[in-house]
Amino acid sequence: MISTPDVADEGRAVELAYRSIRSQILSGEQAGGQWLRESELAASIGVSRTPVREALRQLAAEGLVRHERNRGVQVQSWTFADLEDAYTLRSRIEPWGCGLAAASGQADIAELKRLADAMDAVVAAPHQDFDVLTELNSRFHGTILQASGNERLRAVLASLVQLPFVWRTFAHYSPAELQRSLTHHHELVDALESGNSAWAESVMRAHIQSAWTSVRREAQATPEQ
Amino acid sequence: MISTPDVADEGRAVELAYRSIRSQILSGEQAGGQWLRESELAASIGVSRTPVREALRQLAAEGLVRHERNRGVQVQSWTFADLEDAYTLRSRIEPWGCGLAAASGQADIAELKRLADAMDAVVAAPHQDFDVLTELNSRFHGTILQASGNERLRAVLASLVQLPFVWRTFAHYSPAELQRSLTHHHELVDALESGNSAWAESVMRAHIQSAWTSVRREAQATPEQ
DNA sequence: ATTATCGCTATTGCATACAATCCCATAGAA
DNA sequence: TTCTATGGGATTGTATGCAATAGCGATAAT
Repeated sequence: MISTPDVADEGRAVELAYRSIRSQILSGEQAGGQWLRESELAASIGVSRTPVREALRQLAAEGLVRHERNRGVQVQSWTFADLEDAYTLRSRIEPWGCGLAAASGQADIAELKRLADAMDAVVAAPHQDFDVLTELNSRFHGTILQASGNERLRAVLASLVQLPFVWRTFAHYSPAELQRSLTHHHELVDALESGNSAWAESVMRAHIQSAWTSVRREAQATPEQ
Repeated sequence: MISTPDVADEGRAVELAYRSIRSQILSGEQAGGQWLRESELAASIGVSRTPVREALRQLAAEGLVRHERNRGVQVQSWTFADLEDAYTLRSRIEPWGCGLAAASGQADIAELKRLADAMDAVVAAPHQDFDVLTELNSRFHGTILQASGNERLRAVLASLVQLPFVWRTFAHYSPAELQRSLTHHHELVDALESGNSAWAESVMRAHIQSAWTSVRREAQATPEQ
């Protein structure tokens, strides 16, 4: 997973621990339900337990792990219902936010084009790296929402999109589904550039519904996890 | 503020610190922009700095405080735009969630009635306690969303409603506005009990729009904070 | 064989000590 | 006066040590 250069190296040890653990969870290296021992993590990351504990508490607040008093933390395991909740909520607000972004005219079109092209390149590569693809996709959506002018909306959606990450969404897409997703991205850029909010909203709605249809099929096949 | 008996006394020191600091922020005791020193907090709460740090990291993840490397944390200060963002987003999804709750028939009608009556009592009391009123209101909305069946939605809205808390919303309501808000609550209970989702959704939309109109007037009068 | 009790071990929770960093004030030079 | 360098104090960041607790296995009694 590409390291998000949010705040550079804000806090050496804590940030290191946070990124490391989060990455392990999102990459599926640590499966849902797995218990995370502070000592193990501390040793493997190369810091003491203190920063690890702080990182874990942050991850707990973000919903990636569960905290149990005097027992430790375990990786949150997601059910089909959780996934459905997230997609339902997303489809309620992300198209709207996309429409706002189009109306605002504040969208960073160049950046969006760059990200869409980069995703094309990843998919076209002989060895498709789904972690990179997922990260690029997340940035693409984040960039759009940033232009909506509603920071709160952007933050909420950022937390919603990280859930499907755990399911390694893209890895289950068929080639046709992957292609359709990429095409949607380019159409989104065009819609945003045109400033037609109804268009932008519609495309985003289609994009999410299409994604949910693909994810749902796979998630139902893999009952609980 | 009424202590939320979520997980009982999950973690003596950390939980104590978390509740204490959070309460101080929501009650306005610590104004926005104020720097929070770990040592001070630790001393006043009666624990060491370690649990205080963990509590602060959790509060940072929840957006109540800002963390700055090697400088400490300061209470997040909210602008009018933040408030507007939150209300806009709320009005997008809470009415929908309320409709879902009505359709589900899972709403705890008795509890909602109890909460609505309790709010009536608080307002009728000679010395209106807005902290208690705010807490009851939060529980009322939370109880409705719980019945929506979308846990994610409930969590998102819970974080959205805590922002206006900082602005001590109810304290600025006129008697008429306060009365209207209470009336809405009872109508919401009736709508939910009837199972008429369109009704429930409409009332909730009116409830939020009405609240925003009141809050906006006051927030605009108090420019930034 | 089953169950209950007790103690051991692994692990978390908390406190304290020390290191690293930033700031601010102060002094000196241009 | 103003700008810069430097040093001291305050504050955060990290590590470590000890206390508390829960889980688990062994042992014994029924």
